[in-house]
Amino acid sequence: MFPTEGAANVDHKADRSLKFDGDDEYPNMENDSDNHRNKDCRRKKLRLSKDQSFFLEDCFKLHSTLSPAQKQAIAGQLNLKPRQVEVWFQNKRARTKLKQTEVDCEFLKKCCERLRDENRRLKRELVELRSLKVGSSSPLYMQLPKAATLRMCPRCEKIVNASEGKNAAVFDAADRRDTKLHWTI
DNA sequence: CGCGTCAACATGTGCG
DNA sequence: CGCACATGTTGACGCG
Repeated sequence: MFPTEGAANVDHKADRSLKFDGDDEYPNMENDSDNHRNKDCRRKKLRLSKDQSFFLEDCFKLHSTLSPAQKQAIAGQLNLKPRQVEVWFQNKRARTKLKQTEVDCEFLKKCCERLRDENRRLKRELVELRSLKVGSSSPLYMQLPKAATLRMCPRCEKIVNASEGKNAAVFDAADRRDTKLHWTI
């Protein structure tokens, strides 16, 4: 059910770096909410031991959310309150999501940069072609079509002409199916 | 449960 | 070296 049971069954009190000031209520912090509302006795912070942290990380890799039974089991294993385990998982989910958002943001910035470069290159190309048109009375010259509207899927980096009926429709459908991972630029 | 926030604690940095 | 201060990390809480 959980990673190597027993691995976290260590004397985490010995490893704890928190200065307890002789507070017997740690690590369980009974009445903590009362304490932290009382300005004379502000909440103190538990530091999980390395073993506790590793164990929780391993559990998180297996399940990012917990059933009540799982929560209870982990809490028992680590000598923590179920509420502490629950809070740890809530924070972990939020911070993992935040990191992923940052990664996605960086990726989109790079995509944007590439598209900007490509746009600049195409504009230069267009200017060159137009200058050829002006300087030429050649009968071989053909009217240039209007620039296509291109869209790119950032994951597979496939570029599709959005104005082309069939491909565009397929791409849009894929977009709608998998909006979490397939972005539309 | 996700999110925003607080607050304790850790770590880095600059200064005398 | 050690102190003050800034910044980062993370456990905890309250609200919607």
